[in-house]
Amino acid sequence: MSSPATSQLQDEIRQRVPFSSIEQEALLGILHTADVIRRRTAKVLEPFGITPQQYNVLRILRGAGCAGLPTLDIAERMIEQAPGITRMIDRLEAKKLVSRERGCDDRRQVVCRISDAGQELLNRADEPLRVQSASGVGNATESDLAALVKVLDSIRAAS
Amino acid sequence: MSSPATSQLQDEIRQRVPFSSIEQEALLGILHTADVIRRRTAKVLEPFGITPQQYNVLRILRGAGCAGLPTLDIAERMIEQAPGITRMIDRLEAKKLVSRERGCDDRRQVVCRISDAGQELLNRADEPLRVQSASGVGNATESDLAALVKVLDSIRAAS
DNA sequence: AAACAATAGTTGACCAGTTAGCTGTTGTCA
DNA sequence: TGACAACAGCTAACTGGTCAACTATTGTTT
Repeated sequence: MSSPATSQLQDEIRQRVPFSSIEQEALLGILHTADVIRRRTAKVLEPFGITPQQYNVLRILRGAGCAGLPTLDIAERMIEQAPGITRMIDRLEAKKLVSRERGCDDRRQVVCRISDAGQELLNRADEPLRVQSASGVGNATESDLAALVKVLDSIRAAS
Repeated sequence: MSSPATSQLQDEIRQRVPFSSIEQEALLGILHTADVIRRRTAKVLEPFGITPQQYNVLRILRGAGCAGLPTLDIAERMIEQAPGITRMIDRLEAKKLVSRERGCDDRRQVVCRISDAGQELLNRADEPLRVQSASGVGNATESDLAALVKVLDSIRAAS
């Protein structure tokens, strides 16, 4: 227990509106909400033994089909940098969910492909994720969400 | 080299992975936008030699004043777990921006305080951050942002 | 052909989030 | 008083994002 003086001060801080503007409130709200969404998604995927980022990679590779996709093409489709992709695919390969092989036409490339096990895992995970995202928007209406998406686009397009 | 404009990235994702619902589009939009905001904030803080999370800790400690704050109380005010806080304060202490001492009334606690150097750094960083967040919401109006905040609250409150 | 730049990917090092498990301290209760 | 649960904080180990530097291959230029 802290001294009474500091606990009162702490309560003031806890209750004090930490936003100096509606802009800051909106931006911090986005960060906070993104954390909540990430945690929920991780929880849904946990029984499958993969993380949200690993799920994203698998989904991208499923979209690429049996032709596979070079490593950096995967990074392009995510918000991520190349080094992170390399190591994420290291882990997916260790779990036998993807395979890699040096490209034959351009020997600099490393073509990644989803494995049968990866396909199957993905198919099992799709439905729980869809259900979760459907219930995860609270009581927001469709037009609420459409407006949300529009404002988010505007924020991403800003300087 | 393709331009890294965020709206293009969104377009790309939209093409490869069609959204199965407006709900998923909204949730993914929040995640993408949060990443963009995080990156922008990191860039503003980079000249000051601290990360956004470290800035958050310093701001919390500034709010606590000279009384300081126990380690876990800081974690409570962030979205974070205790171990992360411990190491973050390790780094802030190494930079001489905060100080720590074992509590004298409850010897389990470790009270953290912002240093003068930390105060000064914070004061210098406040204005650039405020400017950035003001310009970082694009052309969204105040009522747009108010609606955004409301929908975000609803999403966080959802299951 | 030799030199050069560009490209694809990897590695190392750092910061950060998460979980599990640990030490030391405090309060409680038999 | 001694046993014990609860608490504050820490370490270890894993996943992950970021930057810088590196190797190997390819294309270009002279």
